[in-house]
Amino acid sequence: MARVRKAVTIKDVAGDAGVSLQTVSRVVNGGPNVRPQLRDKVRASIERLGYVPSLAAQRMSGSRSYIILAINDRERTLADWSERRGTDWVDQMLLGGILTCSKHGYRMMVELVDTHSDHVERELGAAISALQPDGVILTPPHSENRLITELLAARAIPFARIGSNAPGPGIPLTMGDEGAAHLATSRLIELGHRRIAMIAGPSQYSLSAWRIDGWRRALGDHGIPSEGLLEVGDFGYESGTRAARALLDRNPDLTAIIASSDQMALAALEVARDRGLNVPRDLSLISFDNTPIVRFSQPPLTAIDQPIAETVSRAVEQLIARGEDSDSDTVIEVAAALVERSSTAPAPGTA
Amino acid sequence: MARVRKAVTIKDVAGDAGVSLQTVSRVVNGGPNVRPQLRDKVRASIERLGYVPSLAAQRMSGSRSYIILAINDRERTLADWSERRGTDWVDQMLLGGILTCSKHGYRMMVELVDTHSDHVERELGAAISALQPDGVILTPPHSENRLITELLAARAIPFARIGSNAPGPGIPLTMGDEGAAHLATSRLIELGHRRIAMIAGPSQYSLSAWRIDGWRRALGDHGIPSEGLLEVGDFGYESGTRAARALLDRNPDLTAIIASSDQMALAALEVARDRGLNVPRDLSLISFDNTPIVRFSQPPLTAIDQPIAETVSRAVEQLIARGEDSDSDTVIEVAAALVERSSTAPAPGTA
DNA sequence: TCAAGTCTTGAGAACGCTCTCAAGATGCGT
DNA sequence: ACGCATCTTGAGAGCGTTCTCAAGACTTGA
Repeated sequence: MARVRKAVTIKDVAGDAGVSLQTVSRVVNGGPNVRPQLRDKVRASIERLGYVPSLAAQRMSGSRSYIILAINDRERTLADWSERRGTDWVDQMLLGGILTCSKHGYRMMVELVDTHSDHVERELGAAISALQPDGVILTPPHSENRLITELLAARAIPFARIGSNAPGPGIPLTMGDEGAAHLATSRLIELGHRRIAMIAGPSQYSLSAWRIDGWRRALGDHGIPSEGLLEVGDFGYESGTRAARALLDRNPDLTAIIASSDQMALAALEVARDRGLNVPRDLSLISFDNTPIVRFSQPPLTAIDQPIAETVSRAVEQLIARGEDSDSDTVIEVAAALVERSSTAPAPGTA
Repeated sequence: MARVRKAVTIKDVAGDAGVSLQTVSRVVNGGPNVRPQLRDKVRASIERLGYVPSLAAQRMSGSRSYIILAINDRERTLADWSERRGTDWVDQMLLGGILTCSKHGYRMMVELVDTHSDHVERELGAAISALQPDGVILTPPHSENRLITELLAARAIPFARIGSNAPGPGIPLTMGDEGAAHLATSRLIELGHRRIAMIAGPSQYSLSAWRIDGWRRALGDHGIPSEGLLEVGDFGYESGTRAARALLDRNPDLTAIIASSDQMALAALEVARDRGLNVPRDLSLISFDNTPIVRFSQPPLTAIDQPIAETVSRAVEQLIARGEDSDSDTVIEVAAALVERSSTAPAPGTA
């Protein structure tokens, strides 16, 4: 049995290049004061030996851990997952994060944490103690969880709050929910719709309110009333079914619905089908999220594309660039886009 | 500005409990020789101070890093992702892995690596050097990549090969592809189908061959020929379109198709629709993967559920349990299940 | 009761790296 | 040429753990 090849350490490189550890370290970290000639020599040794610094050792001695921790809601993630509803949010987050992290020599880890458990502090605290990440990315609904933000602030760990524009510690980022809802609503108005309902998300998500705001503002722009056109769901399919039914029952003249999640939109599609309503001829539908499932429904859904990956990527960059003093008051906003497919059409009776 | 709270270390606990570092370490790691009385005292201190060992320090001194690294194909993942096709595989893997890892005090990290780049060794080698994971999980098509398995073996890092039953180093796990294909085909035969086509995956994936084997075996069981009923795709939508067209052109009497991916099945569904074929009345369809998209197509697709999360979970457990000598010849097989939805029906003309 | 274990505990080194600080080399102004 | 500042290099400590090994306490058997 071949002897286990020991890992190459900075010492090996130093020996090979005939310099001290410190010099190698400087070269690796792009330190300023090294003669070009020596630098090249060390680089050659690094290359030849295939040396890569140990993350653990770097963390031990240096101040950085090169780890960014992304926090997701455990309950929702696991529910989505075990019911095979898809966990697009995790995907987008992970991939957007991984790519940007690796661009800067960092790594991303994902942690699932319960929001409304009193174990928040325990779970998150443990993860932080174990990993000592250089930054943490909070996603809704954790982004505005007081317990969490205070814990992070107390430990002086830079963090980003995605989907939060509230003042407070951390870097706030949003995905333009108000603007996106306004955009979607405006587009429907442009298509001649006047009775446009909204199936909103649960109120513990700030973005739910923002979307309602955007929808109301667009209606207001054209002097269209919004009374009786709002229902609240929980992002899930069943809640979408209930909401769509209530909306349709209450408003026989409804010609368009904007749903705050793909699941709820697909539920509305099903409800419409049950009632003999053709989408988009009789009823137009726009959903939020633009996860893969809406591309293959019949018809494919027009959707607001939530730029999750892009937003996480921005968050990672901010975290890495700012380091220490990462608090910010200016909200970073990554704009969402409207992807038009076949669930939207001119309002019935329109030219 | 509040002074930064320094992290709690083993030293703090030792001081608090009035014992040596070593004793705390023993308690933390469940070491055997500690008086119950002392153990409880130390535990109380740990609890009170909220001590959690630093992963980095543990890695530094101990032999374990408590990190499991999961490798995915970068090219395919990024393509799926940027085109918003969904990256269900990553999801399943990540979540299945995270859950099982955390159950054992481990952490999972995901790394994207190109298969057919000559940089494989460089990329993977760098990740391994930096992270020094206790185990690596390989997914198709990396599972049988010689360069990778040899690299891992040379560095004496335990690894699992998902979707590989070939002999060699590492722990082989499969998801019962042969059996699943056999199951799906048998079910169609049971429904009266006799002309059952297969759209297979690309040949560099072993599972493609296994699925073909299962399909052939089921047909053989009933003396049904398979000539002209096989097409090869690349798992993508377009290739599914091409394959379905070719199959239908060549076999006007075709009544069922098994596709090796959801995307290809949805493409076949579209082709059928174009040709005025009703699914499932005129044509039955079964897909592999069972990602969320097939639940919302019209009709929802009957699909083979690939137990990715479960398989990764098993892999993690094996890796953790076996540690050092992780090579194995017995293939671990996690069975796939057939989820019947509405794309399958008795063959036309059947009672 | 004593020798020979076995248990329990702790001291000190080691892991691979970066930090701080000091020493030597080099450059500049006069 | 000389003194001083700056650039370049290296030595040594320290990060938080676990490992090895030795010492003391406690059992056990004859």
